[in-house]
Amino acid sequence: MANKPKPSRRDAILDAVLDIVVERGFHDAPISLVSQRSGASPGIIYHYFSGKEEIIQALYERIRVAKIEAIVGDFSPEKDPRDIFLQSCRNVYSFYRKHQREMSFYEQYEHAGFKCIPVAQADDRLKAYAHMFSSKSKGGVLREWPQGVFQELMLNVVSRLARQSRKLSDATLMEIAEDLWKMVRAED
Amino acid sequence: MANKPKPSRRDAILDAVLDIVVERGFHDAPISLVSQRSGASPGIIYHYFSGKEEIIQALYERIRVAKIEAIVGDFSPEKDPRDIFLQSCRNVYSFYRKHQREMSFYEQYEHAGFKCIPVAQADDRLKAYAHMFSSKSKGGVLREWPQGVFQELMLNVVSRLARQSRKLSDATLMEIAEDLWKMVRAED
Amino acid sequence: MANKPKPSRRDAILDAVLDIVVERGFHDAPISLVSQRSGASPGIIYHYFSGKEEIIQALYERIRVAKIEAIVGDFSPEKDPRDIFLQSCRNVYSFYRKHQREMSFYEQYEHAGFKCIPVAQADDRLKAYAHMFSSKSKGGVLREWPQGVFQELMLNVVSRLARQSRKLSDATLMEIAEDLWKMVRAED
Amino acid sequence: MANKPKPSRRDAILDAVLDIVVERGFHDAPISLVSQRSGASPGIIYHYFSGKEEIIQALYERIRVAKIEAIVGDFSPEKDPRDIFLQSCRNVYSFYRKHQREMSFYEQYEHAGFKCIPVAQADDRLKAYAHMFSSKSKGGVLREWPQGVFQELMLNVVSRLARQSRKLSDATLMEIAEDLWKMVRAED
DNA sequence: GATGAATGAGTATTCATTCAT
DNA sequence: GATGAATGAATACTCATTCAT
Repeated sequence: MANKPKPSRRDAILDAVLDIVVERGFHDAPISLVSQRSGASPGIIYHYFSGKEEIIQALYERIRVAKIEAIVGDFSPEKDPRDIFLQSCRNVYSFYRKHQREMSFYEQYEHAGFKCIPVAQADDRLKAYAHMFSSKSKGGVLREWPQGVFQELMLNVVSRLARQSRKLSDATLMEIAEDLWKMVRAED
Repeated sequence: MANKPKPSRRDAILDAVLDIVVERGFHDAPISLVSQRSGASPGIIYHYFSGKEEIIQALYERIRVAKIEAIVGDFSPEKDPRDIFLQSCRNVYSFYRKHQREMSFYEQYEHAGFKCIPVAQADDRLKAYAHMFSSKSKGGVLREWPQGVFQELMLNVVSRLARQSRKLSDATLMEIAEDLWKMVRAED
Repeated sequence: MANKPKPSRRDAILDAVLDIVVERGFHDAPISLVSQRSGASPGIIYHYFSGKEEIIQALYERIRVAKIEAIVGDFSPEKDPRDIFLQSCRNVYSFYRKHQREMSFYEQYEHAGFKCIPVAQADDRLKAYAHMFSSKSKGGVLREWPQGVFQELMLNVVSRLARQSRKLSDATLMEIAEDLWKMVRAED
Repeated sequence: MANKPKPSRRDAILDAVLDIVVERGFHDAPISLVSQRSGASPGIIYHYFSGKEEIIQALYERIRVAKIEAIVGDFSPEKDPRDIFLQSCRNVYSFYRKHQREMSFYEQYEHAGFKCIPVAQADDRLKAYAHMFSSKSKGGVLREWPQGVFQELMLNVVSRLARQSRKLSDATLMEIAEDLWKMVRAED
């Protein structure tokens, strides 16, 4: 069932890239250094990947998938939207805290003008999730604001709070989450 | 009265860097291209700046100063905090909309692992502003949350909304701003 | 037994540098020319050496070792000092004659304000040699003059004679060497 | 009679070059640095000199003239050759000691493969001096060795002794000079 | 005479990528 | 699969020299 024969080699390369980009930025992340840090020769790196850009892409994908899984992994359309949102906040906050290097890479990638070849397999659960958290007129449970507004007022706020050095207690996080919820949900 | 005798050359260089970094990212922003686009020879670029890093720094500073001015430019400690906040939201939103390239650079810079040598002249108005928008126990007007939380719940939310391609109407913006205000202000 | 697996590449680079520096001086010895003349690409040059300075150093060392070997290679503390000296004169003269390019480089290096990182492994035979040719009060066979004086009056004179375009006959050389010997040896 | 209108400017430039070359070598002696150190603008440097090479040449000449003057300044064909030689040794030794920077430049120049455009005005006294210190068969007072040999055995030895950090007492210097004299003079 | 901004060809060095082994 | 020497175009940066002021 697993289609990754040797997870070590390929992943070691991606891990090295992750470390280097986080430490030094996309500029100043030479393949030679990736080779050194990963213990893989330049030749073998080009056996696994077609070029530098593909390595970056692959790492981005690896993180993106993990991130989505963390958010919508326990999503079920039957649950109460409020409970789902509060749990998502916890999930996001916790995921960012545990994967700070990954998220640093992720955000750098999204800001660095990369040609974001959208590998795009739209996950079904993700669609259902997005549908629930859309405005009432579009079938969701939220008030009449443009979709983009919700992203910023909901999980993006949480993910940015997670980037700060100070860790928030779960109590404070839930307080904030509840207030955000009151702000975005549709009045009945 | 102006202390910059020849704004053209130096600024032309910074303008070119801005365009290039926004278009292509820090990686892939060669000096040779800066030279072409700005019409300045490589030699003269190094006459004005000691190296690539200093150019980046200088541009970052130029933007940072303009941004702060846009936010706190009309700040006065006598005004009502709520009015100031609402106006700040307008200011920030409008500034980001008008300077999307600058802000794209700015955010890329802050994510790209640059050593952000903080040129640090803490502006007095900025201090007064920050003091007003701190928690009640610290002399401000906000509820008892860590300082960092306010940043994310107030102006950062607005600046991120401004980055989206869809432009919000002033009415929607003010609606959001009012709700944010209710959320963060100290209950009496 | 040999510890240099591929002498060709690295040595070809050093050979090219030698030629160029002798022809044109340290100033005006660009790497691009070294690349052309040696047939090594710029990239591979920096694979073998960390920079231009290291190339210069390496060449200096290569010559220094050969030079010392030529002088003290047949030294033995049991022989008569006078015979050793005369033979050294022959050795030095002959070595300089055969390696004029190397010696031209060597002297240029020592005059050009290089930071002469002394790779310093003091050869044992060299020490014994220096000890024999020191003043009697220091255990040697020479008269009471400062050590530096002997260097100039003995082998350095010979090496400088070797640099002249006119070649001296062995007879003349020995005549000079004998006179120098009379001059520096301790009277009994 | 003096043909140097403003000695300061031109000489300041030469002085700066001297310092820089001695400190850093011919390689690494940029005109921009000469400009800074001398207080002369790049433009004016090129008013006084046609190019970098001419500056180097001019400095070389300045030193060469001073050096010759120091050696043969008190030369008179009537004096006893031995006395002249001994005095020359003193002159050379003292001149080198007092002008170490100049001599460092001078020797670097002669080793650096410069195209030594020989400005060549053969000084008359110099000719007379050279004639006296040639082999008997050529009209001089020295033994039958090639001319070049005398250079190395006489003043060059002294100038090299002068370069050493340890200063020789006049007594030791004269001891050496007397021995050198015995070695090179023609037996009667 | 004097300045110093400006040039642009040239320099050292890097780095994604290839390929013989 | 695996290596790492090799490539060479591209990069950041320099510097002798010029010229408008």
